[in-house]
Amino acid sequence: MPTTSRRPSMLDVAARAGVSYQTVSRVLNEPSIVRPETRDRVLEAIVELGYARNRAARALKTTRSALVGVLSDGSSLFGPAETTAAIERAAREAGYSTLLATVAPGEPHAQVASDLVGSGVDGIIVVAGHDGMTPVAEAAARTTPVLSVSSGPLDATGVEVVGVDQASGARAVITHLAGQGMRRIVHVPGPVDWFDARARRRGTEETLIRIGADGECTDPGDWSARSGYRIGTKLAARALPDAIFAANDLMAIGILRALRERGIEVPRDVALVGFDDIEGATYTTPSLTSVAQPFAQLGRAAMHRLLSRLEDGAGAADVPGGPDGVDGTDGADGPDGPPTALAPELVVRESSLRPL
Amino acid sequence: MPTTSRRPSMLDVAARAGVSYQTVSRVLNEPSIVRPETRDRVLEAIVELGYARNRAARALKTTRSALVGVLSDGSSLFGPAETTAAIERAAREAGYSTLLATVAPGEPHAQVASDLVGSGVDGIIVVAGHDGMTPVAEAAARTTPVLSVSSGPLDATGVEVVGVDQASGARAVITHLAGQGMRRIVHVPGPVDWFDARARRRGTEETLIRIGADGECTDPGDWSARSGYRIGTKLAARALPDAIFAANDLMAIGILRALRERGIEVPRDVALVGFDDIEGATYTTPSLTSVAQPFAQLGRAAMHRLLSRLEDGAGAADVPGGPDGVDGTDGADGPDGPPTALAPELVVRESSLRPL
DNA sequence: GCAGCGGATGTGAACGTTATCATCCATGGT
DNA sequence: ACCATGGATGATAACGTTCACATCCGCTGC
Repeated sequence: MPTTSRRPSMLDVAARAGVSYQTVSRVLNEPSIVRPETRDRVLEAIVELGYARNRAARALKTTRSALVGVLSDGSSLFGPAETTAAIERAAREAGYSTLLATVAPGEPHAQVASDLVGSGVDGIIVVAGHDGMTPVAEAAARTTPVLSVSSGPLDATGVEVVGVDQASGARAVITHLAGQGMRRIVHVPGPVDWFDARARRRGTEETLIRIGADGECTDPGDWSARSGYRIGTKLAARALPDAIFAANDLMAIGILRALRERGIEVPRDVALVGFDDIEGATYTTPSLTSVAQPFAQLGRAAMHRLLSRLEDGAGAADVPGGPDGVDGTDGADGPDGPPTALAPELVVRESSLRPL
Repeated sequence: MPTTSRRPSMLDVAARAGVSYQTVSRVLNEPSIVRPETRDRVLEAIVELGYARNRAARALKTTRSALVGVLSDGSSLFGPAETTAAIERAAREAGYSTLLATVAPGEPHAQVASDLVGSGVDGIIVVAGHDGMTPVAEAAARTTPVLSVSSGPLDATGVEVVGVDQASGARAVITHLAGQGMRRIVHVPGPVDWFDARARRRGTEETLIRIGADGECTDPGDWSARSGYRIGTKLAARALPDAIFAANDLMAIGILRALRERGIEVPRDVALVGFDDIEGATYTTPSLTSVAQPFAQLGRAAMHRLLSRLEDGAGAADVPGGPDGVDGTDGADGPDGPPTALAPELVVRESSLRPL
């Protein structure tokens, strides 16, 4: 037994089953049109030989690689990681494999992206939504269907977007705080070049104005707990607001620490809210009010949107929005329709509850 | 101008440069043997046409896909996410692309893995090290080089392992605690079917015995903060030990919360140590002593080991260990040599410092 | 009983690349 | 002046699959 020979091909299977290689192909692609008897014989041969279709040959012939690229920044941020996992799962269920491409902070995005299209992926999902990605996504979109997971204005550039409605999450937070009579609210925004950060800030400011509360923003943080700590230290040195709304949980945790070090108690002296609802948020002291994002659902929705575009055979920059300006029904993965936006959910915990 | 024609092939480039397609191939594969003048002409044509090699055709002809698979559990745990990103980067630098395959908790691992080998990857790196992966990795290893990132006994099965020396991390923790005179130490282990969890537990128990301290283990947690909280609640109801060593930071955070709810102060009443050094650990109150793992380095090292095996052309289960039982010099990515183990680093913070 | 039909299967070509061999030309030694 | 040498390039075949078409069979229906 030639133990380490090459992998079996269709011909090997065909020979064993006593048919032609074409019949094997048919069993795999259109089982219905082959006689059950023959089909079983072929299937049997397939398992006996441990045959698996050669992806390369298939891709070469069909000009479709069954590969989708995920372009993500290398960060291990909770959201992107979760989303990526969901994308991969949805892709696999649809018969696609996921090619990963991370772009490190300093790295030239463009190079990574062009490597990706050069790999012959059928489509690309951009997971990290910040400005640096925009030109890259646009460029890629000229040759390959590109979809962005975020709340960005990428759509203005012909790149379709699936995202969580960040502004609505921010609105829920402010409404919740104001509902307890808090008026002076400080927002700690995320990096200015991130779409989600801008959307959260915008939602916050708009709501503050609408309800006539007294809002303000600090310097932007960089999503890290460290930056939250730094900003929290500054906040502690000034007159305290009623509430602090951090653009993500990690920064909120940093802020919490900084406040406590100065003897400021949450929520006794000031309310605190985060965003993302990371696992640890439930177990900080006090537990952290936050906004849960349906990352898994988001990944699935993004993948399904992309796939439906691939099925349509819509090649490259086939502007997706179309003329019908109806707003998307927030539903999970509607087969069709304009801007998909998922709804986040406010999770109220101790940190934002005014003590009796 | 037929705007959306197909992607240019070597023939198009060749035609434009006035050479044969073979010369184009040579320019790409062995630039040295083609006359500089011709080469420049070809390169020029390449950029003008925006030509990129067809990965499928290349893979078909060479029987090497330039793809490595990363088999990971779908969790967004900090370690795996970080490691995966590092693997991808190292892969890309070496001209490989990374195929992602996550396996959800309940999902049949075997199916996912066989999909992966079926995709024609040149090698596989298994990132989630728990028992469920063992048979899968073994099976995959029969056809494809497989490398495991973990501290598992997978090596006993012909699968090479690159990992962080978990036991040494545990040893550092116990030594640190004992160094402050703490004798009664409770370990909260991770899931029994995870290699890293077992290794941390083993390192803990061995060290406890060696130094003659009074150790004990609780029920195992499942890495989650919730499980830490549950176990912490039980611990708080009993006579308090001198220190608690949780198998990861998230569980430590859950424990911290449970203790505080019962009026138990860390480190005043009991010391607490975690593992992984996640970002939030610095900003809890008290800040959490932990063990930092060089995940990025780990990912790089793993990829480099795998690549060196691929270069050697060592097909499938080519038992890597070899006869020379010398212990690996912990160095980052030694080109050769037995079990690679990286050293973790103890990071002492407030939670484990005995108050004066 | 044979034309015509449709379901099942086989045959040839092509996808874009690389491996192998063949060809061409200029060079240098005798 | 000729053959050997070698560097540069071209031509041919093959990788494993799918698409389009050709073939074969047992039918129905006149």
